[in-house]
Amino acid sequence: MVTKKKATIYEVAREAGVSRQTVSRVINGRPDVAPETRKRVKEVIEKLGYRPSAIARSLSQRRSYTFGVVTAGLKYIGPSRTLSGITEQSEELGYGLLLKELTSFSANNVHPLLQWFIAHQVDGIIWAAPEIGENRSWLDTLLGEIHIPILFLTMEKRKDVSVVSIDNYLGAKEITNHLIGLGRKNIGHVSGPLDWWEARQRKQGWMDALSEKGFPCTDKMWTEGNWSSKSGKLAFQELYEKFPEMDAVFVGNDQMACSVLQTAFEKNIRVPQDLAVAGFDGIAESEFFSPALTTVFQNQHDLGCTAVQELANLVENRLEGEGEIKPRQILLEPELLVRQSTQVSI
Amino acid sequence: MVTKKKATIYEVAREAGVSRQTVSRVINGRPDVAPETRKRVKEVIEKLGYRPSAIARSLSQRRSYTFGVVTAGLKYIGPSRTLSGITEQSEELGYGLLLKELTSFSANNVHPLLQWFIAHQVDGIIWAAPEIGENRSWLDTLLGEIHIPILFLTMEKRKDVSVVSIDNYLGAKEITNHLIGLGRKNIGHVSGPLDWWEARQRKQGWMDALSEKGFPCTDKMWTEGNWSSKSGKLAFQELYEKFPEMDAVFVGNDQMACSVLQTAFEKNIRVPQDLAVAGFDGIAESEFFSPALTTVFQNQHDLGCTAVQELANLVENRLEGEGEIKPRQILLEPELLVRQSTQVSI
DNA sequence: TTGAAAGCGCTAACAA
DNA sequence: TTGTTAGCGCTTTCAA
Repeated sequence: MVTKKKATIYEVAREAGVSRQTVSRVINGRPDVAPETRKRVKEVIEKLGYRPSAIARSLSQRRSYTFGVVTAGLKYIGPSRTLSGITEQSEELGYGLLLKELTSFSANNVHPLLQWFIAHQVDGIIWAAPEIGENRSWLDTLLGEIHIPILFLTMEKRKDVSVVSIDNYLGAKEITNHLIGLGRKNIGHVSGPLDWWEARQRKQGWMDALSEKGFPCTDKMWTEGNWSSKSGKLAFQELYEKFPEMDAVFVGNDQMACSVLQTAFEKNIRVPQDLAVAGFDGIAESEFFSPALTTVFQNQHDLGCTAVQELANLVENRLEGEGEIKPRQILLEPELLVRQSTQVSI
Repeated sequence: MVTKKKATIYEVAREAGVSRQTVSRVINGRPDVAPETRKRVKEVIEKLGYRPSAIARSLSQRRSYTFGVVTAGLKYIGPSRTLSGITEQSEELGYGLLLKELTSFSANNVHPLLQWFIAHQVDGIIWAAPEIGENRSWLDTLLGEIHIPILFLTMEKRKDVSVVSIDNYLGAKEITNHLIGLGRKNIGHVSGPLDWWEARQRKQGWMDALSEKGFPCTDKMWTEGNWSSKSGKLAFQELYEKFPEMDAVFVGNDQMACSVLQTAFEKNIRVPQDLAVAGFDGIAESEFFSPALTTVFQNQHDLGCTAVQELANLVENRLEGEGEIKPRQILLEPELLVRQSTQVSI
């Protein structure tokens, strides 16, 4: 039924001839209510169109069934895929989400943000913004202040906090080994911006794979981009000039690999015959580049789900007073997708 | 300072030797507090590390300075770009965001979702999920129940609600005219899924542009995809078979255009010489496809910003008791980006 | 199984 | 300029 003014628990109680407490028991599904009382209360609730106020409940219960989420770079597809996993799993577990997006990747605005979440009684916080430069330095000073479970995504693990990441290092190593396995001898790399942890991990994976097989790995064999297609194009052109014998290239992400393919196309470099090209991320379009791109798929949706799951565990253990729970570090494995940009169809 | 238990307004009041009301005035920056009282209270706040509870304030003020956002398809880049605009502008205006993502595009779960927002006292709601099939039918029945400002993104305008959209129809018409202007005579179309409003708008723009210039427009000249690259590939192949004289194609979005380019590449169809290809959306990578894709850029970030701005207006007008405000319908213009896939470089 | 009383932490309205 | 009173709508605790 439509009502002009929202009914409160008080109206329901009066209308049903019971105390507010009893109504509270009914809406929370407590067992200690007589069947017919329950039925009557439910009818009144229906009749008045009553909905409990989550705000009032949060205040009185001192928890909000809500997580705070910090993200960054939503205009890129990666963070959004993660966020999508977070929304899905939170919904599943019955948590709401308060969202904040960092406009800058630096760390200076962290404190007010945490305060804001705390002021809103969030049950836990998911830090889904990337680790860049010094933007984790606040952890050392502020961590003691946060008396709320907090979980970090995609950063270097440390013992004192819970972290869920995708194994960038492993993925990079595997794809480099794939290129080596194809018989390529001169494997270059276009890295992401090296102040990003993920970019460093990928570069390190490439380097270690080469070293382990006894290949040299020198500075003329790589250049640095900033994840964007445009930067990838420039970085590739520079790399191609200083490393002309290159017969394969591992590009730090698919966006940059996209423009590498374009450049190869323009320069009449045949892919994969003259140059094998591999990316990282596994964005949906990569399969439909010209030619289809070999890449490392990181399941960011799954990352988001896992994060929420883990955070919910932290929250619930804490409520059950299990004392301080040991932070866990979880590493998810990426998946190699071999396509035409490295291997002519079988 | 670090405190074990969070201080409340009560502790601050006692410590500062004033009433809670005075503390309240200080934290809300009210003018009617003596300078030294204010100073003393502020010091105590600092000393105790006091932070006001947003929850308690929401309860007592009956508003939360929070918007509810309904999104869908975050794993695609479009919705995320919009969300990014929403987060940015909300932050700017001092509103927080409660986020919900629809897992299905259908309408059956709308009611609980609205209730959830209302239970959380949101000041307004932004409906940023696409209009598909009958998933706006709830509007007719539920709109009367919602006593909260609500704003819709990207849907057919209607007089009784506020809507902000990008003019898909105009964009499609412009790009088709661009193709006509190049002298192409047989312009096909790969549409998005036609239960989507946006897909219908784009198709209609294409049809009308053709008609207005006296070109025929028949069923053999178009096929339907579902936005994904994969579907675009299939739809294009089908189209190419039934409409072999096609010398230009307007593809419903960039993802599908991406695979159209791949297919052309594989079939040795020269783009743009044999076939001009145009997309829609203006995703970042489109400039780096092979060849660079002509497309219609829709500024979804801006769309999100505008939406928040407009919603904030609705909310504030309402609080100032301006009576019922007339819903507005805002249409943003997209931008044509001409690149190599339709026009050899100048 | 039910209810009364006392809060959760803050603010609106009024009074001084 | 400041304080008092009475809520906001719900839950916890304890008693019946």
